[in-house]
Amino acid sequence: MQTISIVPAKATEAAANSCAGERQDRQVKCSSCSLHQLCLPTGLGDADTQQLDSIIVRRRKVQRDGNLFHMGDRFSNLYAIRLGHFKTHQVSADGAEQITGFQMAGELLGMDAISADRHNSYAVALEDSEVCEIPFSKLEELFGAMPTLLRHFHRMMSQEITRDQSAMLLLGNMRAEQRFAAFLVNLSSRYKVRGYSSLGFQLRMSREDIGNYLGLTIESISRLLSRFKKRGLLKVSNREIELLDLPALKEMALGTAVTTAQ
Amino acid sequence: MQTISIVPAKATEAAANSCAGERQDRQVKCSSCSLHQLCLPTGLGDADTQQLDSIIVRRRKVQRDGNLFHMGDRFSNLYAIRLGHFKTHQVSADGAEQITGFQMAGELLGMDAISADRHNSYAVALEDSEVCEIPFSKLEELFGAMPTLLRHFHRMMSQEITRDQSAMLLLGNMRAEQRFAAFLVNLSSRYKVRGYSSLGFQLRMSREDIGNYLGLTIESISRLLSRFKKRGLLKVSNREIELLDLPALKEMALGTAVTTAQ
DNA sequence: CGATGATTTGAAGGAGTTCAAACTTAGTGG
DNA sequence: CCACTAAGTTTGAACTCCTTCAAATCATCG
Repeated sequence: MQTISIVPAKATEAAANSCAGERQDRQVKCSSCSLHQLCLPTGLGDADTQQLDSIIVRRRKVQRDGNLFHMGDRFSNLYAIRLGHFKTHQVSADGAEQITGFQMAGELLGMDAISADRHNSYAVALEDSEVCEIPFSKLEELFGAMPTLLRHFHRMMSQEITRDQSAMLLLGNMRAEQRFAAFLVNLSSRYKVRGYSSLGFQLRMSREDIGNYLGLTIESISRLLSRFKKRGLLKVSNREIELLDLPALKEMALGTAVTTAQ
Repeated sequence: MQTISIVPAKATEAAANSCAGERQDRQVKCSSCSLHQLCLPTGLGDADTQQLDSIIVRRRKVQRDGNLFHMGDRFSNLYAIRLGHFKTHQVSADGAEQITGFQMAGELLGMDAISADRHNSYAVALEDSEVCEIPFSKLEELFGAMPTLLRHFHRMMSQEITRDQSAMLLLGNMRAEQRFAAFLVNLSSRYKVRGYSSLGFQLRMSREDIGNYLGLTIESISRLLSRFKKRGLLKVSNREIELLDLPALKEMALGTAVTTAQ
């Protein structure tokens, strides 16, 4: 049932982009990257960072709606997001789709592929994006000599586990309002860490994607947005969102909010 | 809101057990353990296995309902289950509990603690159980010289990620029947891998635990059991379960089953 | 502008929950 | 050995939150 494609869907485009990518390669280094303190090189010294840099020979561009990898693809690289946003999703035997996460700059894609040597999910760009391709076997070679790198890699994998478990809590235990509030608060704090506004940002994903991720329908998401708007919790126009009462949303997400009917 | 307890709840008991554990230490080695091919030492040669063995100085017993670790506990050890079953669960700010998994022999507990240096979940024994305590810092020291060990450790972390993502698919997309079928099939295959019957086994967890894990109520689980029984899919008596039609359950879990009303 | 896809809103329906009570099991002590 | 209790499980009935279905509205782009 699962599509096995060794060659990326947009092979020609990818090839074209890889050229462009390699051109800018020399100047795009981990050491000069603004995500240094979020991404894989976190905590590394200059020498180590350079070594890591030396194995990342390709920066790939992925167009909006383009697939970075497919479920079933042979695993050989991890990808660090340099720019843009991605979603990862699984497809079950009967074709049902479940979005397992939305990823942004500095986050690592593909860690779920290590166990079976094949990707276990699809990664799709939500906008035109760029990733650093990290050949995993090369990375493994570095681990022996760079304990700091290894340690941070473990942290990132562990973080992925806790993220997924939080999503389980959300899907298993929360009501629709709480889920949506938690979703917004989560985005907010991730933008904050990256130096962007925690109150105003753009939703890179469709209502459908949000609904799928939260285990709700698109209509429910739309209704939730309207309801939150009416309560003065936020403003939305299209995909542009402004959180007017972040504290209230946080309380709601924690489930400690006093239920305000309306 | 989360309880930070440095000292385990049952400190005295744990101490008493550690003595008992250390007594049997010398004879309980990874090399002679039946879980060798499932657990951390998978793929290691004799010399490497011995080295790994040398850092595992404690085997801990955990009584039924006893906590192996608490959410908020300082992280220092991973635990490999030697014997018995565990559940891990999270507790949200408002006290809602979500079981994030049921673990059995050969599986690793505590990997979600690496990222924040504190455990992010509770691990509770579902029956009297035994674990091998793996000091993580010692394990890290081994990684440099034992690439095979490191590789398998990565596989185990990655496996945890895929497991959690499958749970997300289950919680986000499946109807109650499908969830429950998937749960049973999952248990069945895990027992099979361990050399036990894939058709008859004991549910180590309460109906309440099952419900919590699957995002359903205890009443729903009870009704599902009755319904499956009536359809001839299984037999239950108490916690003893026998799968009478595993193929049908598998189809149901995949969502490809022809819906049989009744 | 017109068409296509995405979003919003309304109304009806249903899957699973909640509440309540009966029943079963296992553990305790007389 | 049985009465008694407490905890766990099953079953029934009413309800509710969210879904489903349907239609209107809005946004985008050739």
